[in-house]
Amino acid sequence: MIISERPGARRPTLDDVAAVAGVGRSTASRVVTGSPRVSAEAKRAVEDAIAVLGYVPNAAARSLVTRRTDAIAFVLSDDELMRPDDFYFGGILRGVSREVTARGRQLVIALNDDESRLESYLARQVVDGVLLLSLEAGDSRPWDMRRIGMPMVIAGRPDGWIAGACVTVDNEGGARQAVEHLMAAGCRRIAMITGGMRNLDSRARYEGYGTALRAAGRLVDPALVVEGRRLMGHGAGEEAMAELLRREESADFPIDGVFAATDGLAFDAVRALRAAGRRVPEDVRVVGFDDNPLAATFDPPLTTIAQPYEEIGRTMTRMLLEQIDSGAASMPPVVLPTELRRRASA
Amino acid sequence: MIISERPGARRPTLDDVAAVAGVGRSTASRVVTGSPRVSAEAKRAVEDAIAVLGYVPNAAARSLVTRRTDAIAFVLSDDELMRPDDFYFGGILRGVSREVTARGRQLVIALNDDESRLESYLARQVVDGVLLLSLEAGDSRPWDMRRIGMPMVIAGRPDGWIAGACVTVDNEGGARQAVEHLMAAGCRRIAMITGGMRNLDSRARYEGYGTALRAAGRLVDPALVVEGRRLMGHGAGEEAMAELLRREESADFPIDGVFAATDGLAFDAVRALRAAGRRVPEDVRVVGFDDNPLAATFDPPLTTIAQPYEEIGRTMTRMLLEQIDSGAASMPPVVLPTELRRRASA
DNA sequence: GATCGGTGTGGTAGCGCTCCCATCAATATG
DNA sequence: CATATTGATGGGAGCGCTACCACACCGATC
Repeated sequence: MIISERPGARRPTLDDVAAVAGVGRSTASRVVTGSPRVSAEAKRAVEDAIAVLGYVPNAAARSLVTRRTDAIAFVLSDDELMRPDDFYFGGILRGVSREVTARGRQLVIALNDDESRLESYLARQVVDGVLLLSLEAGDSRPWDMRRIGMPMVIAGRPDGWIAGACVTVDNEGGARQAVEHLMAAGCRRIAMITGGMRNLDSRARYEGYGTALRAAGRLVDPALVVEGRRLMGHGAGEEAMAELLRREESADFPIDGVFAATDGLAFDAVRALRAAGRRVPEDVRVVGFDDNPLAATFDPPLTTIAQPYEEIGRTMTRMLLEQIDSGAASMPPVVLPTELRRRASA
Repeated sequence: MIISERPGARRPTLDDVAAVAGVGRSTASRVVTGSPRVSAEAKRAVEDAIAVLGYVPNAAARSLVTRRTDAIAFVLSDDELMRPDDFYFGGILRGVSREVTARGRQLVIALNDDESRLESYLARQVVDGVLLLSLEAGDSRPWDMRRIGMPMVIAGRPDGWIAGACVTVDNEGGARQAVEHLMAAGCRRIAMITGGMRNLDSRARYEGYGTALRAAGRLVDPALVVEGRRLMGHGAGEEAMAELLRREESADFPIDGVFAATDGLAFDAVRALRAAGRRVPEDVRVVGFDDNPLAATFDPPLTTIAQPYEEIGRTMTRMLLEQIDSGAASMPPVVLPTELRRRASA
């Protein structure tokens, strides 16, 4: 593609293309938009003219009349962006990006530092739809989107959400796998560090922990469950693990297995365990959840439940575009499978 | 292609606002654009109407006539996004986002997986300017941008770049600080793991390493310098460190200090050192560069040269907006200072 | 009192594009 | 041969907005 901009050279418009091609503006437009009702001859002439002039359609003008932008937004909070330990959205973003590109749309990443700004941004009609991530219970964004009639797909399922497009992974099943793996390795006292319980994925993972234990005829010991709250700031999982170790002192058995609701928490847990003189996996086995990009190179490499990140992104995008194109108001939710990734930590 | 909307729920236009406020469209427009030539009375009426109708200006229509979009793009390659170990752009992005928001513009993050697509995307005039990151020698993007007349600011300085807005940190000075710190701690044999030598920041850091040694009356021993190439794939720094240790066997003195060109490489180096039975910092002191978000929680916490990430982002944004507003073709480069962050690894 | 500049205002002309519609030639049908 | 049918085409309208211009009105100046 060669676009040469001479000073003072106005960017070519469709009229210029039509003039050079010797056809009317409408015909030129048909070629650009891929309408079938054009003669092969005219089509060639227009395509040549486009190449010669380096014509690129003006997005604003097009979107003004079509009332579409052919762009979708991926909403990301400042907070999510700055948590490299739980850098899980990278893979999703890659999947989204690939799918969006393959379909000739544009991807806009909206940093959502301030909620009201997000809404007014979207109201300007700069995108056709929105991809939302990782909701906490009480997050109003899905309802806001629905209110302003903005097509949307959510990764995760909002609390109390009846109908609407969302893509989740089998959080409960994955958690069950993790705990079963620990039990199979011989762990007798398996603790859990949960994510913030306002987060729905976290809740499901906690459920899976309980399900697995009960299925094995064990009970959930409340003393073995601590919430690793992000709000606790730096090293949330370290705090949680330290708390578990404190509680352990007054118990009969030492903790020999830990299931952490995210890899970030698992990393913290391993650090805290080390600081307390425990070896991983010899003394305590640790399993995380996410298989985020840091897990494989962590010391020790972290055994974890992998989410199909890229597939999540692709699926979300497909669903959103379908929704936009068809005008469908609701879609059945999609649940993607997780997979145990065995590494050294358990 | 019909997006379902409630019948009659047409989004209000400026004409609607003007009608409700009892003024002409021009006056309404002046209020929206913040023109001073409006009476206080008319202004109030229009603002009330806007609030009542929930009016939000249509971005496409505005940009069609103003030939501006009030949006800028932050170009990120797929590759950069997926390297959480060297997750350095997060802070820059935050700085950019803050500054953009403060100035009432929009930020678009363009995933640049395919170069030609980037160019045609930008040619559609969806943004007023571009922020470019971390260039390698031979990267054509700055020249492409200049050719199509797209205002741009670059983090780092392209090879052979004469004039043009760029923001760099004092890579050489920072590297010097790092090496001086190691020398002050008593290190006698200081190795360096460089970044890819096509990367200009990496080259400057290597220069600083040499400068510091020479200033102390030492020489650069080629056997102590290895390039930790990203292309080598996973654990580039581990490979490099292993190579250094192999070379060490045939030398008189053991390596007791390592300066890595990025924190990601430093992490790898520590892992390789541990794998070889060396303790950090007791046997070998390690200093990184970047102070990326992982450095503080690494085991051991990494001593490193901090870049003022957020400030880089803010500065880039300010320069870009000034360029856009003023139409200035060139601007003097800005160099921001680095800072030694002493932690446990050295 | 006539002229001047400054100020608030509304109307009009597009920005570049797609869509609808009228046109026209070429073919198929009665 | 007249008429209906098809397909390709160009012209015009208009998407929602801002820039420009013309105008009415004001007080100040000569």
